[in-house]
Amino acid sequence: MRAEELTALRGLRLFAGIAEATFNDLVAAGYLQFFPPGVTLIHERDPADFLHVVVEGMVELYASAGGRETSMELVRPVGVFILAAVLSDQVYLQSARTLTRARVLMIPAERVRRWLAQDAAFMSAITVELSRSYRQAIKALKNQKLRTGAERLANWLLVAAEAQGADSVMIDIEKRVLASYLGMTPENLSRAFATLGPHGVAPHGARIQLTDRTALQRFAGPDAMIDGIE
Amino acid sequence: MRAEELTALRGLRLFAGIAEATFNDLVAAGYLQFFPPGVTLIHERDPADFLHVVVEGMVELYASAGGRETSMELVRPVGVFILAAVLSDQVYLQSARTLTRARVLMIPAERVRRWLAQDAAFMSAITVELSRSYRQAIKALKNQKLRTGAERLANWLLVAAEAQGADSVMIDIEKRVLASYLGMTPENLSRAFATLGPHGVAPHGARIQLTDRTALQRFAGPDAMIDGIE
DNA sequence: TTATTCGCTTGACATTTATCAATTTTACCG
DNA sequence: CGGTAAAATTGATAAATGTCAAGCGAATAA
Repeated sequence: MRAEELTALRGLRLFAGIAEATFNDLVAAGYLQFFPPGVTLIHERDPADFLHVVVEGMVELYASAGGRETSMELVRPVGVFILAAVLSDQVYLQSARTLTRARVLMIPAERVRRWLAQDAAFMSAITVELSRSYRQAIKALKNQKLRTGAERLANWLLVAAEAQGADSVMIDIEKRVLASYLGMTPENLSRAFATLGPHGVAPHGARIQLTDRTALQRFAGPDAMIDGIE
Repeated sequence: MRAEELTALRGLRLFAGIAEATFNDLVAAGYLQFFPPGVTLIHERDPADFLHVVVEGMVELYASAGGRETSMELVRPVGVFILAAVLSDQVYLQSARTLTRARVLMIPAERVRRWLAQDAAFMSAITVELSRSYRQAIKALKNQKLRTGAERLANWLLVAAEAQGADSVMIDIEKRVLASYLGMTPENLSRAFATLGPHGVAPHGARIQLTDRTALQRFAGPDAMIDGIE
């Protein structure tokens, strides 16, 4: 692993303040692998064998039931996923697949649980990370139950514009993935963009121009208790 | 506090295996209070001052945004709520109100965080509880994104029937609360019951007769990765 | 280059869900 | 007990969302 990647890994909230020895052993025990796009890394219902860390590329968490499927979370570097299943030695509630070519560090679950018991700072960091994940999930549930599709899109655009610091938003995932993440069909995503037209949203392919941020905010009704990132 | 209540409290996952001294101090520092029905215990957006434990009665967690409101979770004895906000010293993402006359133990957040750093077993128990909460939230999100209203009701009935161990389900909350919890309007809950009629569901007020469990399961498509309780 | 594939969009239509209004039922209070 | 208020149901209608089919356009391979 390259030095700057190690630094990035070290910067993970999950590893904040833990002993150097703990960190080194966890990373050494891990398997760092490249995967092509479209590879399923974990399957819902399987026992949690590894803690996964996305070092490069993008990974989609998704879930299925009754023949339907929905995108649950998009994980970018450096991000951890399925921490809860690893900690409690349970099965995965979600599946994961690469959206792009991606590099993923897989740390044996058993090793994580062992260090957990030995390094109080690691345990503490995990609590913080778990707490953050829980609150993200609650926000996602509120987003889904309290807003219409067009509203979810509008707020997603506002957050993305903030992150990209520009008057336009570049969508770096397929729109059908975005649609699934936002809890709608691709067809309805197209129509949601049309709905946002009068509120200062002009799509040009993957680049979305936001011509009137104020109008969009008025329509979206952004709420830190839903859209805020912790 | 009565002896059997102390025993019940001690049986909480959250207090499993922690030192007697820790437990005693936490309970001693807590305020045990009765509340009439309909009292708001905590407000979304307020800083997390207390960890709440429902000792008796029922408490509803709910959330609001853009003038809409939805029920997020129904907490029965002995249950903890808003653990994540307390741990990370953040604001509440959800509000809470009593549905019935209820007895609630409120432990100062600062005290919880202090013991957390001193009692490894307590930290460990909290991780388990947080992990459980996270997985419940993920399940709720899947439930909402992958199922129709009638399907959510059908699965809720199956879980309730299992818990009550009978061929009928007694609904011990107002139906409008149930509707909100299931992510629909009261009107649509009534219609969902009508939809389930041909699948062996016969409502008589608050008591719902399940005349054909097999047919209901066929319609509901129950899934341990959504409906399972951990 | 041309052909082909795949993602995206659009239109028509069906289903699901919400809203508004009216009525019935239930619970509660004097 | 009646009377009142709140909850639950039902009907009519509108809005939101999903499904199916067709067509467009950009990316890719022959």
